[in-house]
Amino acid sequence: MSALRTANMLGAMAGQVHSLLTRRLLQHPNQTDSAAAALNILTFYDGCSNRQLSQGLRLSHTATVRLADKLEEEGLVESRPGQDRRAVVLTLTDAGRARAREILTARCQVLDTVLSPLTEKEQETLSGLLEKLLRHQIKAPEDESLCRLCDSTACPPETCPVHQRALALMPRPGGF
Amino acid sequence: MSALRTANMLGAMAGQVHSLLTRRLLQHPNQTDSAAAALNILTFYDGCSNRQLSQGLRLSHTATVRLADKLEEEGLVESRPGQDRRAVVLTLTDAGRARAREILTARCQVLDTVLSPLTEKEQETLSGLLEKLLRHQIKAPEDESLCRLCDSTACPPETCPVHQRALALMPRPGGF
DNA sequence: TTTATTTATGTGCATTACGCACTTATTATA
DNA sequence: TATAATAAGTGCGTAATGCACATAAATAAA
Repeated sequence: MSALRTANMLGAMAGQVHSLLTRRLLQHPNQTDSAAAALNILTFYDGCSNRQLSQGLRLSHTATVRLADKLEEEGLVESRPGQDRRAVVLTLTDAGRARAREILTARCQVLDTVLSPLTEKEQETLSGLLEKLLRHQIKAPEDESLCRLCDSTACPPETCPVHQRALALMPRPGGF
Repeated sequence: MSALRTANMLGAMAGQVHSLLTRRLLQHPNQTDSAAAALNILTFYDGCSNRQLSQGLRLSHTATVRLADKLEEEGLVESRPGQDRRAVVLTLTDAGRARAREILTARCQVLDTVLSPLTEKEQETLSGLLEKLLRHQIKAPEDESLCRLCDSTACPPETCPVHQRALALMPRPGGF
């Protein structure tokens, strides 16, 4: 079997999944990938600064500032000055937390539907292959931002191949 | 094993692959997904109209017009009036064909690198799973546009699960 | 043949996400 | 205290996109 054929199918599948997820997100206005990721990151990294958020999002500082502004206008995020008065402390409002939950649920639902043609056995096989592929995508701790849209309830850090590999690459604990 | 965990990993992998591919494309300026897809579509659907292209791209008519203009400015596409003088006939220039080839090669290279951690056996297994998943994504002939960035040399239509399924859904042959 | 309808293109206008270069405020360091 | 580094935020420009509309050509109907 041609490896290039498999490669092409992987690309096609990735594109299709990405497209399905984006379309689902956009059912609500202003729900971009970045906005969803920002809410999700704040879920488990509450009180972080603008710059930290920008690193997690893999987005420029500028774009992150604008994004945070917009999320604040929508009442999903609150921005307060921290003890370091240069930095800003970003926290989720209750509405923000609820919105994050909705987004994750919708995302999981879409992905689950995509997987549904596979038998349970096949899903397990795929799971193993994905673990291996994901693990090899992590070359540095900050690559963990690849999980920025994942539901850490459904895929807990203790077993997440990405998180575990990122941990292994960290000289000392802490940091995103 | 939790199905939701597999779902999350699928989403993460899709995002990562999409991100790698986009970043690779953007090494040249103005090389967006849509532009790449347009060149690729014209490779095997040469002389098509603006509207046909827009359907293949899953892009609005407006955006397609602007995109075609830009590709023409870059000397990659030529736009001539056809026998139906409402419609436009879009053809690739030699430079356009060469550019399309470059893009496909780069894409395949990225995807192949992603797959490289897997053994040959594992790649075959993944191939089978992808075939099944892709087949189930096709509910109507026009869904074949999911392949708009695929290299039909590496994944020939005769064995492409997407194309075959799309064919099976077509009442009669012809059309994209 | 003339008129109405459909189909295709193209334009004006607006929106959205984004990044670069820069300024300002605060903290850390020499 | 003077200088560096760090964080936030602003002005400006760019690029992709869509909506509403105008125009031209082909087709169907009267």
